[in-house]
Amino acid sequence: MLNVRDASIDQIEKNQEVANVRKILGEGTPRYGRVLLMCDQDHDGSHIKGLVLNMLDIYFPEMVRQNRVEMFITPIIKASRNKQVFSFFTIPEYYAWTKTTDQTFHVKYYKGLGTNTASEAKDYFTQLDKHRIPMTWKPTDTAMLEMAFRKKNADLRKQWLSKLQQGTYLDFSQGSVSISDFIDRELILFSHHDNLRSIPNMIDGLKPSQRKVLYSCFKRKSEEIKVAQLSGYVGEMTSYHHGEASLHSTIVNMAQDFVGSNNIPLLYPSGQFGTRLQGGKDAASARYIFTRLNTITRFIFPEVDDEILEYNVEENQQIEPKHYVPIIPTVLVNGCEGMGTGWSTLVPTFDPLEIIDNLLALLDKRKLKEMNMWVRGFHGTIEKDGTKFITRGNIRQVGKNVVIDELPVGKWTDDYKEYLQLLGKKFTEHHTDTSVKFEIKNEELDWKMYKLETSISTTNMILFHENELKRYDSPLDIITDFYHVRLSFYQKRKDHILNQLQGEIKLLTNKNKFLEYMINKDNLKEFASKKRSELISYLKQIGIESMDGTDTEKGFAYVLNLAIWNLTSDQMEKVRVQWKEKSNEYEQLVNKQVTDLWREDLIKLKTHLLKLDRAYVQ
DNA sequence: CTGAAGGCTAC
DNA sequence: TCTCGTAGCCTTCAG
Repeated sequence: MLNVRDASIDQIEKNQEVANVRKILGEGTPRYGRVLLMCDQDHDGSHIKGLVLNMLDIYFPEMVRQNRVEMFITPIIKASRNKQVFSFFTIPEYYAWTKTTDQTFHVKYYKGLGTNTASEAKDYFTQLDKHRIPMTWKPTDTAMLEMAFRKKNADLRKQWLSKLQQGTYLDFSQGSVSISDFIDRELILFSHHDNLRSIPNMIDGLKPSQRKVLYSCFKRKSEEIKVAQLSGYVGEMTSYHHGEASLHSTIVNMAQDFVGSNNIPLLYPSGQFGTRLQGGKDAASARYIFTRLNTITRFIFPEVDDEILEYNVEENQQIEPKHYVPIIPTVLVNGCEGMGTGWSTLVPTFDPLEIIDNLLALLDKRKLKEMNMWVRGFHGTIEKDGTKFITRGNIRQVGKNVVIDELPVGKWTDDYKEYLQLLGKKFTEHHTDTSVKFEIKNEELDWKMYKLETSISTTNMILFHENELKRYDSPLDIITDFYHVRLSFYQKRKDHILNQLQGEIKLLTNKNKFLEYMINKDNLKEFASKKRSELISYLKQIGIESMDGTDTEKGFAYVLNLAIWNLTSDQMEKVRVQWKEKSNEYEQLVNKQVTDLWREDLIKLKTHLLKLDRAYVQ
């Protein structure tokens, strides 16, 4: 649905959807008493509802003002048990209800209108009053609609969103809702969600859909997989509720490696993932192309950290983490772009080696070095100019001709060719899918005319940090915020591993104690004379500890389940060796600074990066 | 000064 | 199956 509030007359006239609705309702004197808006009962549905309301407010204001626009609500959840069915129109109401019953129900989510069967739909229409919610108008609502839908009001929308309270939802129980409540309690949830999905987290630089893809790839490990298949897997593993096509392009985007896309693609592009000829729009369909994790990805997102991340839960299933904690701020490596509501974001790309050096500087308490924008494989120049980076292509005179063999960052070969044709130039082309070369015949070098400059502003670097949107003025501010989070996460990792080692050492100590005790002929005889029911107190008596602190067989299983062949000298030696190894490991780690743990990871990553060819060769 | 376009996850 | 329309924000650039 077009937002008609600020759209050009031309765009409105061309828009078939608006044209049809206006025609159906009958311009001037509407020929229907009411308009009912029946949308999917989800955030995107609320957005569409808002856009239609917005259009009615412009073209049929009397319908809006006479409260003749209504919502047709449908259940979002049905809980059933035998013949009993409870329908819920909002999720909070469903949760409240679950607390009032201890019986188990079969629960079904109605993700779109299409989930409803024909007979369910008929049922809604035969009980219209249960599903009709008139939207009531008052004079101040005009300002609300303008706040929500006028292009120039992004700053008002920022303020509006900042006041969103947790747990907000639109209550239908009064039988009608005011337009202002619709905006403040329903549309706002879409807008908030729009930001959540469009603007990345500062720590891992990922949007939720990208994080779901990465999580699924970590989970799968192994071989290449068809992109279309991977997206099915992502849907299953992370309960991704949106369209497949959207997820396909997210995956393709994460694997693209042409100049001006990712500096470090997290996924490997096997097949045609798009080129700089068309800025990636030339990617093949998801069913023809394959991908897998790139080797470098686990250097940046170490597997040992997986266990200590905080994970999201949906429908009782553990899904992807709230955010990853990579060892470098990946948002600076690959940059990001996104548009939400009230907010958008743009972070340029930087050199991972410079990022690593700056993190090492922080670890050594040295001063940070300013970072220039950096694009892997780019042959032009990049220069900082106040709050922006200027990127320039390459142009030079060769005899009577002008040769262009690099375009500025973000300009694509095919587009530039069109521009040269528009100028009426005679030229020959010598590109590959990774390099650019135009040769313009009988020309004088004219820098301005060839438009080989783009500028990338750094005034809109917005990222989520600790559940709030935050504006960053410099990549160094991002590095600094990141540093504190990652440092305390190394402490968390250290504590976690020490804790695990302690458990393993305790187990080996007790195993060893038990074996040494049993190797004595009399002790073994005494043990064999016991009844099963006496074993646990006997074990405690000879100083063997329970592993889970309880006096159950489970707590002592680690000795009770020892097979007889463990009572041999070589097996006992094995336990001693293991104990020694684990104890050494513990000693080493306990004496290590967390800063050194981080340094080691950074050096490993740096070594791996230096092994790769930096000048764009696959 | 205004309007259009590009980028990206969603419909 | 593929193409094309829409939102949303910010910046740049053309007219």
